[in-house]
Formats: sequence, C-alpha cells, structure tokens
Amino acid sequence: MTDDAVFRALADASRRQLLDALHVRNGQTLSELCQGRDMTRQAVTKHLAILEAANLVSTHKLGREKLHFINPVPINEIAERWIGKFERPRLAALSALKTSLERKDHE
Amino acid sequence: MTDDAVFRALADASRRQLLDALHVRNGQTLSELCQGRDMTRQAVTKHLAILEAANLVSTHKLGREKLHFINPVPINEIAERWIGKFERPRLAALSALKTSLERKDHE
DNA sequence: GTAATATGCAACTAAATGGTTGCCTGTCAA
DNA sequence: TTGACAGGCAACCATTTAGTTGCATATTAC
Repeated sequence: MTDDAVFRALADASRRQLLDALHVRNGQTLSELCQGRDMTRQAVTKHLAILEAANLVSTHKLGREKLHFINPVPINEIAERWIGKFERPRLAALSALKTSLERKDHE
Repeated sequence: MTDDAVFRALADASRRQLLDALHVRNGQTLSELCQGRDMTRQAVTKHLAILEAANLVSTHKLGREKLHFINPVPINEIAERWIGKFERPRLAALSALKTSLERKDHE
C-alpha cells in the first residue's frame, strides 16, 4: 500500500509547507528550501527524503546543487479516490462548478 | 489550522480503515467497529476520538451504545484545496470527465 | 435484583517521529 | 590550489503515538 506513504508524508505541516514552497517556485535547491524555515538543513533534508519516498517530490542533481520538483499525481490520485469514495453524488457537482468558476477566474 | 488535525487523522491506516467501515455502513457502534480488527476496543476508541476531533466522524449516544457517523466534508475541502493548488489546469478536466462518467455509471 | 453487555478512564510501554549536532565529501570560484 | 559553498551521513535525544492492561460505570435482559 503506497497510499500510506503519501498520507503519512502529508501529515506533517513542515512537509506541506515544503510542497507549498515548491508550488510557488518549482525546482528549488535544498538551500533555497531551507531559507526562512525554522529548522536545520538536515531536518529539511529528512522531510524532503520522506516526500521523495512518497513520490510527491522528485530530484535532479545539477553540479553541487540538488533541485527539487513537485509531483502532483499522487495527491490527485488520493483525492480522487477519497472524494469519490465518501461523497461522490453530493459534492461532485459542487466541485465541478467550483473548478469551472475558478478557471474562468484565471483566464 | 484545523487542516492539520485532518491530515494527521488520515495519516494512520487503521483510522482510514475505520472510515472505510463507516462508509460501507454508517452509524455503527463501537463494538461493531471493533469486529475483525486486530486491536483492542480501547485502541479503536482512541482512533475514533482522533477522527472525531478532526471532525471526520460524529457520534450520537443511544442508550448504552455509541453510534458513529462519517463526515465527508473535511476530506472534500482538503482535496479541493490540494488538487486545485497543485494541478488545477491539467487534472481538473480529467477529474470532471471521470466523475461525469461515474455518475452515468451509477444511474 | 443480578448478570451480561457497551462503553469510559487512566496509567503504562514500546516504537516511531521530528529534530539536533558533528563531521565528511564533492564542486565551484578566486 | 585553497577556501567557501552545497549537500550527505550517522549518532543521538525528546516527544508523540499506537497500543496495551486493569478497573469503573451505565444500560439492558432475564
């Protein structure tokens, strides 16, 4: 069950913040991801390793730097499954409406 | 941040299984929810308390029994926020298509 | 009333988790 | 080539977490 890794990875606020940071700007280095965070580089490294193990982040080494990229697929898969599971009929329509409105909003 | 409680609650496989069980049949008693589970009643009680604190489950006492009901709203809200955040453009259309197909399937 | 059933509460334990410090390696620039 | 910069590895620590056992309470059935 690889779901478990994703759920556990998302359970920590620091890790969700790291995903947020990558969402704002993808491909950041470790040092960049450390900036403004109230913990050591090693702690951030560990969080990123957990995100990577859950397939939520992938990395690419470039010289002495390590770039981090977000992978939205697992989040989406889980969301799909859980929305679908627990409230398919009532919320699906609402959801569709919302995204539709949001998309118009961004055009 | 009440998000945190939901994420943390969903991080545990046993708790997700309890939600599954309630999804299969809502309004189960504590004893019913214990059946087939490889842990003591007290452990299940604790898990249910965490789910309740995260507003994922609500309870209603009836005589000496305690009935448990699933609340899908927080799951949906989080899913909304995270899908939207990380992959709004690419996956939204796919998602809408899927739910649309599924709904037809269930009619 | 008494026994069985359904749940609650509290103390305790083992393991996982989030974090630290210290040191080592590899790469780039002057 | 020598220092500074980016990152890796490992040991250690404190807290949280998931689970247990033991006992108490409340409701129902006989």
